[in-house]
Amino acid sequence: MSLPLSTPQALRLWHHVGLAQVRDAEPDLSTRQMTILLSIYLEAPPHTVRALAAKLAVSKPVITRALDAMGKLGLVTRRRDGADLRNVLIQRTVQGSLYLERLADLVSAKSQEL
Amino acid sequence: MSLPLSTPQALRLWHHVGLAQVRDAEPDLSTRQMTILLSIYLEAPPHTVRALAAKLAVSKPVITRALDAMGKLGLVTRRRDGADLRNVLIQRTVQGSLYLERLADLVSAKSQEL
DNA sequence: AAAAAATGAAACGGTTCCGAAACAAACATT
DNA sequence: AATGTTTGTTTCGGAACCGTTTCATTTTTT
Repeated sequence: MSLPLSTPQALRLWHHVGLAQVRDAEPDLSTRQMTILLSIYLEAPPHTVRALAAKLAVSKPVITRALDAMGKLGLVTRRRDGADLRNVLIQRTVQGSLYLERLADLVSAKSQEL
Repeated sequence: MSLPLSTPQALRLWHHVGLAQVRDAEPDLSTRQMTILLSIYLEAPPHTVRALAAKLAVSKPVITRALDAMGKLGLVTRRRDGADLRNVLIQRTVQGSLYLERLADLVSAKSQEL
């Protein structure tokens, strides 16, 4: 993808994807939750609460609660770190991969229609 | 924009934009609110509550409350329709235009870095 | 071994959002 | 004019989220 998107193209892309998400009534993740989920899936492990909080510039409880919510949806899992029992390692799930893959397909498809 | 985005490219784009939004601690619009805002700015007027509710496949109160919230932020305005006083016409504002322009710039900029 | 620091989670109060139902006002129909 | 429809808003109880503070556990430091 070498070409930059024009202003109306970028907005139209956002609009199309948003429309699809709203209409499908999926488990609508907040911007924060979605960003956390993407961090977990796009960047190399290990992922800890503290590191995520620092990267997003939010408090730790924000991460904890987002993980609670997404864990309930099966999008992530938590496991204690054997090396340092204070740490919690956040792990990916099959369901989470599928969720993001569907999002990516949506973006890809709509980007071609512009 | 002729090239389609690959799956990881699409996700990285979403991630970058989400990160910027979360970190800037802007008035964080929900997916619904953002989609409504984009509908108002991208499609031809007039915009009514009923039409927006139908387009997004949500109930009318959802639209009303989103307009309340975004009106408080100065992103949209409401005016009664002179021809049919039952209707409420949703109108754009300078502030709303600037808000979306900034979003579009964000998307455009990040799309070039991929 | 004792004190300090770090990590993640829980508690608390306040705000916002939701879906469904009830509502007021304006128009249409008869 | 009276009834029924349409439009947008408000209300209600319940759920989710937020920021801050406090807590329990584990590790590090002294």
